[in-house]
Amino acid sequence: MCRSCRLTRRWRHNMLYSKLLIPTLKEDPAEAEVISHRLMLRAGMIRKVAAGIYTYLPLGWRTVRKVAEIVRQEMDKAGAQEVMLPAVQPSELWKESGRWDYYGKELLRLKDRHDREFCIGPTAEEVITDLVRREVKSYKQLPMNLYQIQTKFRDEIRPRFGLMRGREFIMKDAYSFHKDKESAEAEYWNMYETYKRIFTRCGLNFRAVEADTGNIGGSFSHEFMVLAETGEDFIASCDSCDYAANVEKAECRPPEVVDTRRVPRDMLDEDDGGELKPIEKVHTPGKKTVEEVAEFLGVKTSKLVKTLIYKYARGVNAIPPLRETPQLRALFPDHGMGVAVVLVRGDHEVNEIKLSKILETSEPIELADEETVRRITDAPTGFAGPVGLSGIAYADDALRGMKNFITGGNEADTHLKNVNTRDFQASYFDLRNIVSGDACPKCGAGKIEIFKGIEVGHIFMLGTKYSEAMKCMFLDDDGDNKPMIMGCYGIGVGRTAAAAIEQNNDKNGIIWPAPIAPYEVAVLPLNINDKGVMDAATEIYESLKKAGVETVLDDRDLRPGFKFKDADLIGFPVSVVVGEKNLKDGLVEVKRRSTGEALKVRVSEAARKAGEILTK
RNA sequence: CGGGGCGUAGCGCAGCCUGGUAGCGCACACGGUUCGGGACCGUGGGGUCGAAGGUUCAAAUCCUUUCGCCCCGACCA
Repeated sequence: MCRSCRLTRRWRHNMLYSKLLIPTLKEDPAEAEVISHRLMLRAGMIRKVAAGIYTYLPLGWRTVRKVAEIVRQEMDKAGAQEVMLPAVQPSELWKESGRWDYYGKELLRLKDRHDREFCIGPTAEEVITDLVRREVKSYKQLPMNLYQIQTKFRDEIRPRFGLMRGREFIMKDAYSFHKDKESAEAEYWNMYETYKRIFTRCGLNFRAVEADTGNIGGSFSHEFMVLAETGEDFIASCDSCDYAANVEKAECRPPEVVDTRRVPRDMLDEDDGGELKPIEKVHTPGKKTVEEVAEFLGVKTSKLVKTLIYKYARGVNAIPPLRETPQLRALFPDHGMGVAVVLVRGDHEVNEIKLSKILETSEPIELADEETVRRITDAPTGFAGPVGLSGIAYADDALRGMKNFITGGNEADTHLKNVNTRDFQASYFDLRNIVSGDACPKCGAGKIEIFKGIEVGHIFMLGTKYSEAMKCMFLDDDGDNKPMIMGCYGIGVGRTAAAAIEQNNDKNGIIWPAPIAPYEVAVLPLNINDKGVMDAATEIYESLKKAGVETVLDDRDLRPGFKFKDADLIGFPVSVVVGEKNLKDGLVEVKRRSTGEALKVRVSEAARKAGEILTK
């Protein structure tokens, strides 16, 4: 409870609105697009210094500190120890882990006066691993979980959305070290539960979802997603079991391949009748997209199969995707590039993360340019199809359940009807994004729903990736020297504050969950020149302060409307309105920001009532 | 990096096409009237027109270069 934490007492001195730096804006700043960014600027919480780099003003910083304090308390309670690692880190450590070369431009590099290379830490696996390998030698010292709350820097290609995606940002990062897998897994789930407590305490509506491990490496991971319309991530969630995963990661359940002879005719697609029909060429002048073709032929997009040509840097162990025809050799003489023909149902999307894993490439894959498509298919883009192409295509599992579908004809203005899997060579994989309505990959019975979310936390089981690369070893009880097993656990502190706003706002401004509101209560004397009003307001303000409630007294000589607008914009969970009219009857209003509901209570009751609303 | 757009007072914008006194609203200061949902009247202060170069008698305006920022995409613990 923040009302009782030590910080509160220190913050008590200056809570007169007229003395606080809260530069609210009446108009929307031109630079801000998303709600949290706009409201944080308007409420005077943050100001931009450069692209993706912000100053936190008093209100913004108080909220950040509150989130950080909740994180700190829960991490400590979970047995982790707080440390502070350097923001500027030497290149040697990054070279040791291999990430100096791998991390790319996102790593902000700099040189000191002696021309030595450094980076500004985007994360701290290297530094922490270096610390632990020096100081921890024995299994008796393990497990150990160390964390810090620090400013990080990632030179994002395109910073945007204010604190949601800055380049400089505040992150809590924790790293755990273990003697064996069991211990590491136990800590992983310990953190999983800790994160649930943290985001619950922040008053957020969130889901923990299975996630891709990204380039940090490791074996399994969960993301903590705040549910919000403006989220950049898509979450697949089962409506009957507890399965939830990032769409990037969610596996699709392969279709049941039905034996059409045993299925009643009316269960089958109207025009396939269970029979595999012969291929038929159709003229489709200028119809390139799935939607155009489907409309032109009067069928659903799910009757089509999209043929996508991808270019990628081939991994050393990868199987050649296409037979090495002379044509291909001519196209890619360096052998470093591969081309993959990918087939998915017309209404599905290729999941490029799944695809790159299958292709065993770490470089980004991309759709081939028009020229390459033309050379592979002998046709302009929009008319590619698998039939007649040399080599083996990568086909999505969903195709195995399809019959008599439509594909491109590898010829301008031509498509093929009644294509079947017998008509081309393909290997089948799960390589599409899961969609709403799909069967749940876990329980099979439920249906998948898709939600949007904001990633505020991510936990990883790292394994020995860093400990092996950096020789972070310990002596086990069997006398063997072994690499430690690691886990790492991040929380975007600023992003959590922004996500809270995305989830809790209305047309008037922010509606803070009380635990992370910059202040808990605003006392609004509507006319500071009326002695009765001011005395009552001061009395309420003093008793709230005495009770440890973080309260602002709006002592500005402004019209009531102004004070109401500011209070709503800033989002104080509770305001106490002291006006002449009600005061004649000895009453003031206690208003809850979230619902707008206002209770008239006696002056002497106001502080208690406000506190009561806060704890509810 | 590809595509689109914007830099004019603290904020939001007009002026630019068609070159000639730099303007509006909000904010700020002062005076007055107001005072329960961003009041009104009056007065006032504040601008290297992002920067550099060029064209011109004359450039916010036309040309070139450059920097910054925003949006879409690619990318992302």
